[in-house]
Amino acid sequence: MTQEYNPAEIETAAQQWWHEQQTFRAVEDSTKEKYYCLAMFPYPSGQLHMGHVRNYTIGDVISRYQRMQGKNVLQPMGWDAFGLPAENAAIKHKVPPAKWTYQNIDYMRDQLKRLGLGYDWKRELATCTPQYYRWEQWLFTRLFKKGLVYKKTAAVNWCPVDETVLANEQVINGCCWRCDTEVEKREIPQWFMKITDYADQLLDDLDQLDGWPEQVKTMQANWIGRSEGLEIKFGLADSDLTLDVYTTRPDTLMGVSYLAVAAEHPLALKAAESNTELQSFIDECRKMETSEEAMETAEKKGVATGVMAIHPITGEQVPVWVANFVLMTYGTGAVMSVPAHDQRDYEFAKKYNLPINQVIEPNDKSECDLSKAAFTVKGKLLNSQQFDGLNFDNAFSAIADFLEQENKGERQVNYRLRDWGISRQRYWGTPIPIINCPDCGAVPVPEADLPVQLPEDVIIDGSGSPIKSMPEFYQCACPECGKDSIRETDTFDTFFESSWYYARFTCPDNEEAMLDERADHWLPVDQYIGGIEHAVLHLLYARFFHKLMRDEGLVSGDEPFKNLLTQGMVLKDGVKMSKSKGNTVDPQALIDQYGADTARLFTMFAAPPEQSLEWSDKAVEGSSRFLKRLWKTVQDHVVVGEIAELEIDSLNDNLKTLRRQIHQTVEKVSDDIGRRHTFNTAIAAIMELMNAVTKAKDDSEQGRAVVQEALEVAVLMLSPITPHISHKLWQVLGHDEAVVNVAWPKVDPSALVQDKVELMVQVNGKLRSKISVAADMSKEDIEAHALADEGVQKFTEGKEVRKVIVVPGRLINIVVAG
RNA sequence: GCCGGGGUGGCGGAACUGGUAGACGCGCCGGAUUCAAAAUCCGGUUUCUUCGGAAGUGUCGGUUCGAUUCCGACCCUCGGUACCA
Repeated sequence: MTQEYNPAEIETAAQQWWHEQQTFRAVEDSTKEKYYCLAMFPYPSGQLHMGHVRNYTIGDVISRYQRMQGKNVLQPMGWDAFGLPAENAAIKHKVPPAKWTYQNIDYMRDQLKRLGLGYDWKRELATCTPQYYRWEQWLFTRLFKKGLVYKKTAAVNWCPVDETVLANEQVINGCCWRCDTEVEKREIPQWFMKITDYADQLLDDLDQLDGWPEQVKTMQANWIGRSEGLEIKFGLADSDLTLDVYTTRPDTLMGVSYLAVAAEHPLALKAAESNTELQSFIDECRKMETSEEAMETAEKKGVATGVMAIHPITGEQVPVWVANFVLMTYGTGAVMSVPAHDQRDYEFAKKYNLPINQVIEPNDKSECDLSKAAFTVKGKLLNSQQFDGLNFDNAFSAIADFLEQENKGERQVNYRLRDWGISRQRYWGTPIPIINCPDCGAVPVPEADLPVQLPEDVIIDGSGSPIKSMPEFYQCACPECGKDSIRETDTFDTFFESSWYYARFTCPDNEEAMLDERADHWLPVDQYIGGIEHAVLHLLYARFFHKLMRDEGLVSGDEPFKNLLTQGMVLKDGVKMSKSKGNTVDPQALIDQYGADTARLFTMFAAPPEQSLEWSDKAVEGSSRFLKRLWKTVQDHVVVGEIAELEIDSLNDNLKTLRRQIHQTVEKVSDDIGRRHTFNTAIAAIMELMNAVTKAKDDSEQGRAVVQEALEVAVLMLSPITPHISHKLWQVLGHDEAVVNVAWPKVDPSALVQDKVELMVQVNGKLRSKISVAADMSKEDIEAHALADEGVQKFTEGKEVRKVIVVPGRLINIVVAG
């Protein structure tokens, strides 16, 4: 009687063993190649969801695979613990955010352990602890002194009823999510980091990231949005002032029919003082949401200011409008409009009856119809006086030179990227370490006084951050002059914490410094794994932070993440799993019913990691069934008795074929897991091998020896994916060494040799026959064989053979006429 | 709106460098086992078919001996859009 597969029992035993042996404790060791594998740490929302299971299983599979390659693996885990949901939960359940967060962490840590993930738990960190956030406060004060931090006003969503700042996700159709009041824009002073100072580095260093998906690099490059253009000064009629606009199309300058400025532009505000229509339009613009999406999809509207600008070349007057689609945050907050050659300007001009002046014609002299749409292709200039006939590049230079000479403009590089606004008017975050002194202004908190600790025992009622009404928090003395001062009560954007945690994992216990020499030992992260939704913001901020830390001498490389894997979402019935849709699957129930190995196997098998994963209860059962079959196959195999030594030269053809399949599988699975990260096809290949073992049915001594080899290979290659069952079955197969410490199997090239190959034969691209030929047969002989084939001749009979294409090892295509 | 993905049997997916479309799994159908069922095992399973074949990878067009793969246009869908993380 062999033992039944009992996941709960073997999983507990394996996890206990790893724990006792401290298997996943990572210690710096210069004799081994290091491998730092990191999956994006979770927000402790309460319970693990399937997205976490997928993310962390991918990381664990890669970590365990690299360990079997002989690497010294670091795989840590921690908590992105500050954030908005804790405040919402606090209001709902009347529990302080800190308490709620720490409870969630405790629960979720147990869930992660139950999944059998090989983390070095000694390195665990939570970003909401002063031990962690003190160092970003410290770095911030250093950057402040370096001039990389500044304060300016910026717009936030303001709910006038709740009297609170709303996050973009808390604004539903322009209204407050709680009280449904129309949201207003409010300008308040906030802290910014000069990420634009690093824009060129962030763009150029993308070229170093060979291990990143092209799509992510493209998204980052587009987000940074470097452009070369001209800043042009338009004079204003009856005034000494100028209006500066930025354009990437100076070649269309002679076609300008109006200028447009943002509603917040000083010129607009000035003009509105004596123009009630304009004032009410600006008021209307204030009601718009702050998100780019809302701005861009809103109906394009504008109002003339009555101010006239003077064209820098012709001296003609053009009207200045205020338009709701001009962004104050990009360029100069003002644009020149050329309706003939910009689609948005075109639609605006049609709507308000503004002139459409063609100044570009197509290079190929084709018709240019401006009655339906703008002509936006770069072409040849016309109606442009001395610039007529120039192409884009020459016109750019000529117009730039002319304006620079006249002191009416200059060449300028511009970025879509804006400086990073890091102030949040929220409680549950890292306090910004600044003291506002009435005499000295903003003064950074001295190093000796850090951390500025966030009081944790508070009540949240939805009416703003509690520390804003806690004098014991904000009352303080100026560190420079001692005068009574007010501490900053805003907190950092939570992207701040997640921008450097990967580095802190290398030395989380250092109480004297942000980072130490261990950072350079482990960094960069060899494999970073996380959701595609972080392609731009988180990954850009983390890259920025790495460069800031490098320039502070804390790390030495340019980039934090050598290889990046972006995983897709977990869906059910084609839509994202979410509480609001009520279609979540609790991973805990899955583990309880089938065990961690089945949960891991299913998530790795159902789809490749970059794609979205469709949940299926039935497919989970299939994964469970495979593990039961594997268990039974191994048990039935060993129960027969001793396994003989494998004698490769004595194998019959069937066993040679099985052995070839074993080593083909090793070759494929190694590539699938190690290079391609397509765990689904790796698992499929192992399933095929197991099917072949079942079909082999050879009880001879050598037959059982080959099956032993097949089962050992299958168990070893499954061990990163299903570590518990592999741990046990490796013992059952007769080994003392734990599978987690065994090397990855090697391909025996001699087993792969094949003397015959099957080739497909096509006639005019359609499959008509298959032929089996010697592997080393010449092209001419293959061709002759194919043409002589009966099934082929049916289709070539009486027809002229025009061409024969032979693709070695694959197919023959015979092209016939008629 | 803009930027970046995705679309292949009844379902999840495979086809890696332009070369057998549908591996592997699920489901379904048939059989074995069982008093019966569940579980398990074996076989079949893209569609149409005059059984010769023909059609087929979101739609339309192109390049090629050959296209899921490359090019152009479009449709649908998902992620991001700077205060969700």
